[in-house]
Amino acid sequence: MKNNVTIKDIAKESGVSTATVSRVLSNRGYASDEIKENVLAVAKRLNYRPNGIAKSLKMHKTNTIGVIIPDISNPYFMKIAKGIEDVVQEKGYNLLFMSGDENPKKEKKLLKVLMENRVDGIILATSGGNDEIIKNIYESTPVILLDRKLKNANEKMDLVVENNFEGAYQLASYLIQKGHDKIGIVNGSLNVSTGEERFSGFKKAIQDYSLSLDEEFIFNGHFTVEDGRQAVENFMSLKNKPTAILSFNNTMTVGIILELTKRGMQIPEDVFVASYGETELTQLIDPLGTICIKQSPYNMGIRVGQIAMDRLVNNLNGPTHEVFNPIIELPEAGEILGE
Amino acid sequence: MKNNVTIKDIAKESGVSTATVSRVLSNRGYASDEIKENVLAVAKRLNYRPNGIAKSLKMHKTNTIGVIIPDISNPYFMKIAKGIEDVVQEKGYNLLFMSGDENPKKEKKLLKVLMENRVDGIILATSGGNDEIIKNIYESTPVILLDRKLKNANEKMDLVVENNFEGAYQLASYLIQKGHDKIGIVNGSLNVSTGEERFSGFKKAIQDYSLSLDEEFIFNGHFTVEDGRQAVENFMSLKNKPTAILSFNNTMTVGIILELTKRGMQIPEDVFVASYGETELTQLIDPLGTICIKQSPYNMGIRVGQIAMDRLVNNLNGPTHEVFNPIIELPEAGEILGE
DNA sequence: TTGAAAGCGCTAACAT
DNA sequence: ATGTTAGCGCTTTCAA
Repeated sequence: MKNNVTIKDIAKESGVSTATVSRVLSNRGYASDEIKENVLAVAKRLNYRPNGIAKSLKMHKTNTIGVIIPDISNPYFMKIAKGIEDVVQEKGYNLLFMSGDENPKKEKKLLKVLMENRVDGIILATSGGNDEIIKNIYESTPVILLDRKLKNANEKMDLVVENNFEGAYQLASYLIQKGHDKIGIVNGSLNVSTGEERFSGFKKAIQDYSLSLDEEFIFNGHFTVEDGRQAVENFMSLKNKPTAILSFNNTMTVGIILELTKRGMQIPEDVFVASYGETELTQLIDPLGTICIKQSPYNMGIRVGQIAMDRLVNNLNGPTHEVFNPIIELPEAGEILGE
Repeated sequence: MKNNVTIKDIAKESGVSTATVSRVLSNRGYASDEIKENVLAVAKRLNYRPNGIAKSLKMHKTNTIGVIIPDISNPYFMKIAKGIEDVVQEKGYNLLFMSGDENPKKEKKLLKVLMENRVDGIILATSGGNDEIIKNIYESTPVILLDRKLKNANEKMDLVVENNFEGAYQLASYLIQKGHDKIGIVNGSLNVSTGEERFSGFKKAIQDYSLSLDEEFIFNGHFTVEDGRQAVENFMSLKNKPTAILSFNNTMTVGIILELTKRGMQIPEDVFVASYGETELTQLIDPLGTICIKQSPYNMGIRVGQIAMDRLVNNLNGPTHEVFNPIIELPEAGEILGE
């Protein structure tokens, strides 16, 4: 079944050595025009397909970049992925994609697989808990941290993240200034930097406005739609219900909005919704009913891809630390941003 | 920088041959317990990482499956991807993911890359136009067609698709029975089987109901959000506006709903919306205002993964042709389904 | 300008 | 139970 024409076959067929064939096919080194032409013709006739595996082994280079994303079905991450692919592909690199599933154990396994496959670099949006392994990998392979930092930052590692603290702070400030003092918080994983920093931004805001943290109004999820639903269920079962819900990622926001709607609740009459991260749903709701942080995943992906190319093809040294500022669009512009 | 400990190093360090090391590490063949233990210890101490490239070259097997998806940021396809990964990963296979971008030329390049990387199999949701190349590849490598058929079906190829014709027929019938005779159609790419079959299902329906096809009400897009927006723009500029819009994929539906809303139009008061494929938006709109075909991408992915494993590890021969029946949920159940 | 040959890291006959 | 060795398909040094 397998079609295994090798340069050896071409060499035999065209009466030259494998060295010459290799030179012709990879277009480097000398070869007379006559031989060139002939070798190319034979290769085509034999339907030759270069063996990238053999090449990789010889060259110690796979032209592959491993990408680990915590949730492969979250459009946010896939837009990042698209950005990465768009720049990297142009330079002849392929992406070996994997889903960490917000699961440190799985991520650990995936990192191992990537290393065994000798990827030239790794782009990682970590699910947490693998800091030591990652630092170890970094000793031998370029690693670009994406969206999420390590617990104890390794300053030498490349990093492309958002200013989560600031974004969350602004969202919270807006709600507070609008008079909300009972805000239901829907946290993502707190052991992941984005989750932790957003929560911190919120806490700083209530502190600055001299409000207190009410445990009843804190729901800890891990970035899933289902978490959003449960948070609503939770908040709505309280005698003392929040007047606003602040969600710390897009997928949880989807769950929140769908669950509120399912229960026949009006946004914002019954409850105001604020979200770190957009969803199509927020675009549909009356702009006075929600507020959200707009992210730029595609541009982040582009930047990550560029950094990868800096390390892998341009031999630039780095590290590059890129922080994207979240954009908050307010119903009444200008009123809040002064901070 | 690179850490290149090989079995040769381990062999030297532990005073045995590379063959023995290989036997111990891959856990096949004989080796005394004492040697086993020692080799393992040395491997760990030296921080040995197996070289999958060398192994692949030797074994003619990469344990990698290439996956080409037309739109990596469409949740529909990524849910399929998740399904595939979930079954395949368990058997030790990795996915080399690529985005065809609804672009036959790009797809052609990607197929070449996959072949050069000697993937063990290919899962392909084609963007069209590469039938000959695909059939050629199929001579040497298992190919599973996903979601989209080739123009001239190769009956021997594995296939996992939906019954697009039937789904579209039902959607159209519903609209017609509800009294709509001015239906704006938003087509996806007609050179892709899903796009073509859905349009055919619609045409059959209007034929069965003795309606005629009005060119004004046909918008031909290619499965993007922007197409949905433009279709609305288009239809709403007509003196004679459609009373219903029928969209033939989820992303275009998003564009349609967002654009209608942006224009302040009410669904369904001003226009009824029907969609092949769900979006979060349709879940939010009053169930009487929209109707849609529910798909089961995750399950399709699971099935595709299973078929891949049948070919790659279970040595089963196939072909398997799996057709998923779309589920249509009607506001008033039972009224229409009789066909 | 071309060819011979070594070697990338691994596995698997085959021999011992 | 263990070792020797050839070879997977390619690139590249070195010699001719």
